[in-house]
Amino acid sequence: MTAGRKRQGAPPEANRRDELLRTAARLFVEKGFDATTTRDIAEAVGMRSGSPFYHFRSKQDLLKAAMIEGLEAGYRRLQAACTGVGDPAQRLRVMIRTHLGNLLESDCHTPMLIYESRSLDATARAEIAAATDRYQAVWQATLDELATLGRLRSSASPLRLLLFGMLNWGGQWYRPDGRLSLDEIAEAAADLLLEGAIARPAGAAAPAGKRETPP
Amino acid sequence: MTAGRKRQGAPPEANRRDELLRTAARLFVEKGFDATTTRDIAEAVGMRSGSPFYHFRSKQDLLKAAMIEGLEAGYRRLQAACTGVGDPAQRLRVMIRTHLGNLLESDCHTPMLIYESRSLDATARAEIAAATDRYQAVWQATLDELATLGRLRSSASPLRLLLFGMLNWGGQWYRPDGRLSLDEIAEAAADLLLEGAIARPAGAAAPAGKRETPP
DNA sequence: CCTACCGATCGGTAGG
DNA sequence: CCTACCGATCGGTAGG
Repeated sequence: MTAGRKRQGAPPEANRRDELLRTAARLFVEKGFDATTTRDIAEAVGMRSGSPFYHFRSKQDLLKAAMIEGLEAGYRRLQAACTGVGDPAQRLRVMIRTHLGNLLESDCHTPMLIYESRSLDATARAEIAAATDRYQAVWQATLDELATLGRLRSSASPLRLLLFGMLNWGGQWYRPDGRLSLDEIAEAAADLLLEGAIARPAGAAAPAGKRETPP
Repeated sequence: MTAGRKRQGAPPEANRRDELLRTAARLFVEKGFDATTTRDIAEAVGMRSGSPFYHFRSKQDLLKAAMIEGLEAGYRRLQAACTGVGDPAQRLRVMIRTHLGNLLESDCHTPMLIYESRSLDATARAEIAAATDRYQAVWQATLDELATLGRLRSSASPLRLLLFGMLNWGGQWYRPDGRLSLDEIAEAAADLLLEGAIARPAGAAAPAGKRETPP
């Protein structure tokens, strides 16, 4: 080798492939899978219209790869953020903030792509489902831990699904230049789960019973 | 008139137009706007491929009309359900259940269509935004009322957005034949908001402080 | 990774 | 609302 510009073991095409993947993910999120043409993707990375098919067999294949690699990157970030956080409540807060980062901060916003799964065939959809199940399992474990410690009313799946709803819906309204920061959203969501949305001023009784008539 | 089959004031084409609208909404939700062809819609109502354009100027126009009429129907259902429910907490419960109905029970699942707004031009998007704002205002009013009565920690917009997230995400996972009924989901979401997700067994202190080290 | 290209499909229209 | 049709675009491929 004369000018040692490529590291050993890094195939020369890996960079372009990664670039395609990241660009495709971004465009799929922005415009949707069907509204994004393979020509859009090629142009965005400076290729000709036929060239993406040198790296990927089909447009569906591009979507599948983008989703899987994005989900795995998010999974690694989640694991890394959890490491060493012993208190499950504090860990849940960290996980919520990390998930919002995966959703809204990373350059490809992978969790928002899950919506496009319907464009894939059953086989590919099953692979996606396996990757998201692994991601969900980390959450369920921490929720279970909190429930065991008596710090959650229940760890049944409705709670986890409602939590993911709260967070993922952010993709519909969050703007980086908006009023709320990701830290603030994360705090609001964690507070809602861990402390409840009610103010319990001093020594209030159960808030359930209906009053006869308000004064 | 020999057989008085059409009521006065109901244009003969209204039924077909409505059928197109409902069918289009259903297909748009199922497959997405871009993946649904105008031929799909025509075939589903037993028309030829060019005929939908007799009722609607363009495919976008069909989407816009489906969204607006669906949102207004949902708005009417919401108002009707609220009427006469004086206690704001009970009213919120009713609203949550009604919204889940709009989302998952009605035959066109309009709230899920909002996701397809990006396929519309700016003018149409503004009309949709106006309709959803009206829908949201009803919620904000009840949340404000609860906050004023000291039964919510805050009625700031994060709470409303988190609430809609919880509910709307149901479109991603709810199945009519699944384990959870809409009543159960509605109850879980309302409990989370109105009572919090934490069990506060007897006289527990603030759950915030971090323990030194767990035993 | 490019050039050149194909078959299929799609939104939409004219004219009745 | 149908028939017949058009122009444009799109995913994908052959061959280098």
